[in-house]
This record gives sequence, C-alpha cells and structure tokens, in this order.
Amino acid sequence: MEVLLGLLTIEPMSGYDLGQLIRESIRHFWNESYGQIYPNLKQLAAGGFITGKIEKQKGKPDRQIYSITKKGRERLMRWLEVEPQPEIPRNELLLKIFFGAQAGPGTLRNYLERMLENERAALQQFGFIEREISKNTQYPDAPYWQIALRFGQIEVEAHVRWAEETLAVLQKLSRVKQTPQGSRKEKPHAGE
Amino acid sequence: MEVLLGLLTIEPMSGYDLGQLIRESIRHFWNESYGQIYPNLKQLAAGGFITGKIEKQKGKPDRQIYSITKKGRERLMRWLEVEPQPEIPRNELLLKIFFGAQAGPGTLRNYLERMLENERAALQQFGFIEREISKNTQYPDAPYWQIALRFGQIEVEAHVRWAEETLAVLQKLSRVKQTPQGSRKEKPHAGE
DNA sequence: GGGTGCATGTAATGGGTTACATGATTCT
DNA sequence: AGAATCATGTAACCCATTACATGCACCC
Repeated sequence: MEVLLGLLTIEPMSGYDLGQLIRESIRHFWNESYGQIYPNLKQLAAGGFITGKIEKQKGKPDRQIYSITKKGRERLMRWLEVEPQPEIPRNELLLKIFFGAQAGPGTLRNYLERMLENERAALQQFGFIEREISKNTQYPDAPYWQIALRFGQIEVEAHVRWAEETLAVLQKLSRVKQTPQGSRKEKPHAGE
Repeated sequence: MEVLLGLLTIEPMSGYDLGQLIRESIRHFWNESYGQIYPNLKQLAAGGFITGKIEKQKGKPDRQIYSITKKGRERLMRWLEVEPQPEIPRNELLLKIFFGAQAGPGTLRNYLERMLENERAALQQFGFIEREISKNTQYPDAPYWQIALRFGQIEVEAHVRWAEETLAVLQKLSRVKQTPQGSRKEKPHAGE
C-alpha cells in the first residue's frame, strides 16, 4: 500500500509502471504483484490519497496515471514515522538444509549451486541498478536509493561466501560418511 | 507444515514443544505461530503422517505427543526433493530508507541504531545455539544445524557492517544538507 | 498465425497472524 | 492478589499470489 504512495512521490505513474519499477529496482527487498497493485490503487484513490487521470494512447490501451495528493503525502509521512519491526524471513532452502541428513549432501549441493547462480545474477542486476541511480542524481532520494542498494550488495556477497563455504563443508561431510565406521543407522544414498 | 514433520524426526514432541523449539533454534530463518502449529498437527494426524499419544501430567494440562510415521517420512522426503525457489523477503526498514528523503536522516538513524541492537542480540542468541548444537553431536543432523546457523551468523555480520557504514553515510548527508546552497525545496528538520 | 508486450482488472485460493478462551499451578 | 508458565485450541481477519479475462498491436 504505502510503497505505491512512496513511489508516486518520484513521479506520477500508472499501475503498470509501478509494477515495472518495483521489479526493476526494489525487488530485492520488496515485491508487489499486480493482483495487489491495482486494487490498492483503487483504494488509495477512493480515500483521496492519490488522483488518477486517464491518458489515451493510440494502438495501446488507455493508461491511468496516478499522482500523490497532499493527503497522500501526509499518510506516507505518518507511516515513515512508525518504527519498522524486524520481520522473520522464511528461507525454505535453509529449512531443507536443516533437515539435510534426511536428504543427503548430493541434493543440497545442487540447491546451493543454483543459489549461487541466482545470487550472482542478482549482483549483475545490482550493477545495472547502480548505473541507473548514478544517471539520476538530480533526485534528492538518490543517495537513499544507493544505501538500499548497498544493503543488497553486502547481503548477496555474504550469501555467496556462505554458499561456497558450505559446499566445501558438504564435500568433507560426504567423505566422512564414506568411511566404514561412520555408517550407523543411515541408509546409504546412491551416488557419492 | 513440513517443518513440523522435519522437527518430529529429531524426536517425538507436543505442539507446544514444537513451538518452543522453533523459536529457540530456527527462528532466524523460519517461524510458525501456534495458530498454525496446532491445526497443522491435526491435519497431519488425520492424514496419517504423524500419530499422537496423550501423556497425562499432574497439575499441568495433558500433552499430545506426536511421532512421525513411515508415511510422514516419505512425505518429508518428497518435499525435500523439491528444489526451493528463491523467495523475496519484505524488508520494511529498507523500504523506509528508500523513501528516506521524505523522512529525514534523523529518523533513519534511530531505526538503524535499533536494528544494530537487534542484530547484536541475534549474534548472542547464535552463540547460545552454537553451544546447544555442540552438546548434541550424537544427532546425525548436527552438522547441518551448524551450517544453517552459520548462515545466520554471516548474514547478521553483513547487516551490522552495512548499518555501521550507513550511519556514517547519513552523517555525511546531513552535513551536506546543512550547507546553505544545499537547501532547495526541503523543509528544515528540527535538530540537525 | 502465434507469441510477446502493453494495460487493466477480478476471483479463487491459500497462508498466516492475532486475539480470544480455558484452566490449573507456581512464582512474586 | 496478580502475573506468568504450561498446554491446547478456534475464529476472525488480513494479506498475497495465482490464474483468469480482455483486447489491440507488433514482430517473426
């Protein structure tokens, strides 16, 4: 809800634009689906927090361009003043690793390789975003965008380090499991 | 749902125990509320994935102790084989920082200080968990628990570094804002 | 001709938190 | 006396994703 308000302080936009912008620039810490965006915009408009103007296009469908109102800015402010409480992320990968002894190291290694791919792709995306920000230094928010981006970079680097370290640990674990005295109740897994 | 199954492979437990265990050991990457745990246990029991035995206690209410069944283990296995897809966390703090120019650096600094407190508390909690794990090396899952814990440690360290760096950046930003030519449309904020 | 992008929207479904209710014991 | 802990459970509610629907234009 308030994301939309916040993004509309940058410039007036349509719901579609908002969706694009979200997945291009803040997806690494916030996401909204269109199933969320459009109804929320309607609500915000009904409450007088934003106003919409229809923009006609040839060939393409009409666009509803929304602008934030004074009332909207006030609402955004009030929300910004509320201290964000830490939220517990749900990390399915970690959960599966936690029960790793059931799955065996082979499966986990695949998951980690895939994770590394994703994280490296994210790093590239960050590079792209960084260039976008430095093109738009005229906006007063630009330094803050940079800070949010930096969070993503630092976190992803940490993830990469962890994943690499973990792959090494798993290697050792499967070597230990292969030694004769290491096998107790465990059923031997096919392959490594 | 499957967390419960997974945790019950460690040993038979009650819903209450599961809740305790979750918040003591895996809260940093997974959480379930009792409003979720109890109904899920009922469902799992109805499906034959776990079985419950009533344990009577004097003075205290009866406990339903659940054990995982063979069918339950199979279900857990199938779930473990499904590749976890990356999930986008929602970080309200980052979102508020992203719109930082609206709120001003003072508010953000408070949020960051609070965040640092939380992260440091988490580090301490991790120390506690680490000691618990090293007491329970007889479990075959122990190395995997260690890996999951390591993730938390590395991530939290990264967060701390980012927060400290960001506090320094904000300091600079508010100094720049104070210089005469830097003030355009911005209302001056009380205190720095 | 078929897929993709633009653009908006709704409905079904699933997930999860919060708040409430109960009731006994133990601690302060 | 009152609060907290143990222990289980339900109901209301909010939020979010997914899938579906429409319709035109452009490209291969």
